[in-house]
Amino acid sequence: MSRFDATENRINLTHQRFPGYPREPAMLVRLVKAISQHVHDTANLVLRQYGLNHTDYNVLMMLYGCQQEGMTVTQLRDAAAEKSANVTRVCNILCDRGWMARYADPQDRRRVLVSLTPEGEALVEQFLPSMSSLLNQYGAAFDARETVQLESLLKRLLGVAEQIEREL
Amino acid sequence: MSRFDATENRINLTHQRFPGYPREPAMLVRLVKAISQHVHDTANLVLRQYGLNHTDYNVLMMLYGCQQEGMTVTQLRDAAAEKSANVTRVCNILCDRGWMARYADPQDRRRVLVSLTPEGEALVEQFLPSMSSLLNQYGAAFDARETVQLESLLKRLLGVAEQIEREL
DNA sequence: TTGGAATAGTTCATTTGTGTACTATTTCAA
DNA sequence: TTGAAATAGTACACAAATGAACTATTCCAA
Repeated sequence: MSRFDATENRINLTHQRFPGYPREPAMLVRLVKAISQHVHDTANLVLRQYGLNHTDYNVLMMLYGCQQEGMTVTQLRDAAAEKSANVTRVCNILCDRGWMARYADPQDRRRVLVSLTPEGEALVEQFLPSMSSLLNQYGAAFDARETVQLESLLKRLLGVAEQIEREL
Repeated sequence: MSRFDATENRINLTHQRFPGYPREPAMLVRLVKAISQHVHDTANLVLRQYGLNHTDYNVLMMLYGCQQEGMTVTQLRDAAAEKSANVTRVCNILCDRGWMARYADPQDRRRVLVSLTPEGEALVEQFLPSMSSLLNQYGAAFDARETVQLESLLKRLLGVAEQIEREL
């Protein structure tokens, strides 16, 4: 019996009081927020020993995942699901600490390319074992078929969420 | 082609560079975070016209969903997926504005019970139509069977996430 | 009983995140 | 060409969220 059962009851009651309030999407959205928060908190706890938080981690991992070529700040913003202003702030910190570098994009001088320094890569490879084992614990909850299903349903939900926001 | 495809590529590449890094759970966690962020931003945009943000909304809705009996701050913290300190802050604001009230729990004097005022209920019923229609747009992405599936998989993931955090 | 451990909630300093305005650059239609 | 609109990124003031310390209360084993 998860703590979430109480939330489910409250959603059901709200639907009774106000029938236009749709139970199922309300559940989905609450579940996603709760999961996201727990993952965030847990990652923060694990990453603290490296002097990092979950946002730093998200940024560093996306940079690690694009190897030498680097990426733009806007790509980084989308990849890390942060606002531009926050990406700037986080990049300032990570650059100050010598883990990443900024350089102008010769193709388009409005753009700023960012990438990991060798020290940044070393840092990532230092925390990757603990973070991988953490991720594996989440993965262990599902068999292969369920994983595929969940991933595909979440991709659909993300697509819709992006579209709703765009059209607003 | 969602913006997320680039992220998927980076995760795949990271898995190649560092095979211990598990692709699937990394995808799930990134998807959840991205959805959560889009929902948050969209809700903030809609709620702004009522002088509210998404966190305020989450708190108000949980109070609306427990009718007169009220709930404790800790229950509210779990229901809204926030930290205690943040719940205190948000409750201060909502109390100041006359939408909710605090009172001591006679059963256990450490506890503080919170509930909506009549003005708070009126406010909720004012924004519920727009928020319900927003929720319905998310729900429209899935048929009944998919909704049940997704909800059940997310509940499982939440259970695991809660457990991992507890055991850390 | 009683006193140490656990729980509930708040306070406060600090960190994290956001909206908005701004500069620089590029795009593109007239 | 050119100049208005769009795009990329940053600066900054402000808002939201957090960790840690603290008070008050309750629990519970000795």
